[in-house]
Amino acid sequence: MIMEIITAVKGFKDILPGEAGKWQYVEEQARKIFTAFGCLEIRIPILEKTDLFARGIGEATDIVEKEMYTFRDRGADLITLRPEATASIIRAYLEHHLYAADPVAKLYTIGPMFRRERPQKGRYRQFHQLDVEILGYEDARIDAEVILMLIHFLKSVGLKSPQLELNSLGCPSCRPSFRESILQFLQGKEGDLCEDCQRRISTNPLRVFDCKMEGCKHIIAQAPVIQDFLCGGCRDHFAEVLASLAVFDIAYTINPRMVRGLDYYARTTFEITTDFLGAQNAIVGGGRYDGLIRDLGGPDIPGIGFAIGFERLLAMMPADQCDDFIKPPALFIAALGTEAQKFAYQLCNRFRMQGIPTEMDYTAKGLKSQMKRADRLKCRKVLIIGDREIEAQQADLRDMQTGEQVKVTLDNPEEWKDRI
RNA sequence: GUGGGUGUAGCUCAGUUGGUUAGAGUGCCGGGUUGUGGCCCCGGAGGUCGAGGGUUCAAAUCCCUUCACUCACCCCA
Repeated sequence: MIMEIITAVKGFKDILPGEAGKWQYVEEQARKIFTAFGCLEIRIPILEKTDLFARGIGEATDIVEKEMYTFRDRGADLITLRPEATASIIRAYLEHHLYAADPVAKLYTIGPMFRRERPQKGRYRQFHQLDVEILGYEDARIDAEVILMLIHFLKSVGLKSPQLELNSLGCPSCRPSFRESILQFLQGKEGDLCEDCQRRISTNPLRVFDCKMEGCKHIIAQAPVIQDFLCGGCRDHFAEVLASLAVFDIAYTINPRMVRGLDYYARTTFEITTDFLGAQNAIVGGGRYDGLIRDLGGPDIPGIGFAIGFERLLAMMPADQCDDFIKPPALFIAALGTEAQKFAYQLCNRFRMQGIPTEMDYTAKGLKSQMKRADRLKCRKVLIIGDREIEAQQADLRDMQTGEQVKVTLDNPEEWKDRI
């Protein structure tokens, strides 16, 4: 009987050793930079109660409506594989009363998210995000600071020209009047809108701005823009964000038609896109969510954050940034014969315990094939031991780049281990 | 959820109007070098041609069904 190999679930990808080094590099870079900006790591569960996302992200969003992995936990609560990190971070912040000791919390997390969409380039059902959330500051300088950190990070991993788009979505005191005027504007034009947008009029009219259908884009081009409806507070706030960005010469374009797919955003929102990546061109999305913590049952504390699409970021990193993440072993021990193998086995593991990455071959093959393996592993040096060498307590240490060989003593490896 | 494209060796791909034993490059194993990698030369292993059905004397090739992958719509990071 032929056994069929079990494959991974659709949209779920393996990160193979060849690419894992790249992941580690980007993660390290992120930790370094986020830490310098005062962020602390938080690790949160992958499963949450479904209500958290329904309340946090918004019932009418696509994510909640049709993309979540939701199931019943053995007949108990409805639980969901997290589709994003913000709601979970705020849940943890509230659950552990982090705001009691200090309302300000600057947090980051790195991990997998899950959305059941049709996979394509730059879009997987399990994907990873680098997520930063700054809670407790309303100051517009924080908005700019977050963006500064983000762009600094993106450039540090080799991203050539991140394009920053900005908008302000207003707040609960000014958005209703904007919403009203949009509804008025769309009145009578329903017939010219696509099916989805007709539905959006009743669910979330702002999302019509996001539509990519030519007909809808044409109509929306003449629609009123949020900027004209911002209240004094929001207008000042946005102006100060721009002024603070100017301090660091951060280039941006204001996109008054940019709205976001999650309901909780207010005031500053931003997106970073690139044209390298096909249709899925957004690598970062973020913004301010001043009402969210309260909506989730907490005190009225403001917040701002962003999420970077890890896979998309990696896909855009220049090739020369992606090489050489695999560190080859420093030493290969080629051992011929029983005695030499015995000796090699000991020495190999002794070196490893001293932190020297060392490899050997256990199949008793000829020297030629062991050399070949050493070469394939890209080892810098090879120690060649046979019965002759055991007898003489001296072996050849070969430099694989220059081909030079020197005699080293076997009874005292400490003498030459620094030369590996 | 809706469209398009592609499935042949581990990988990248050829394969003519249907025709005999399905190929190349690369990788892997071995040899040329009795104990020295890379370059070169020689040899070897490796394929139910995605799966199922149909047409035919004959199917990788034509038809149908199905599955997988992929790109795009949509949505978003």
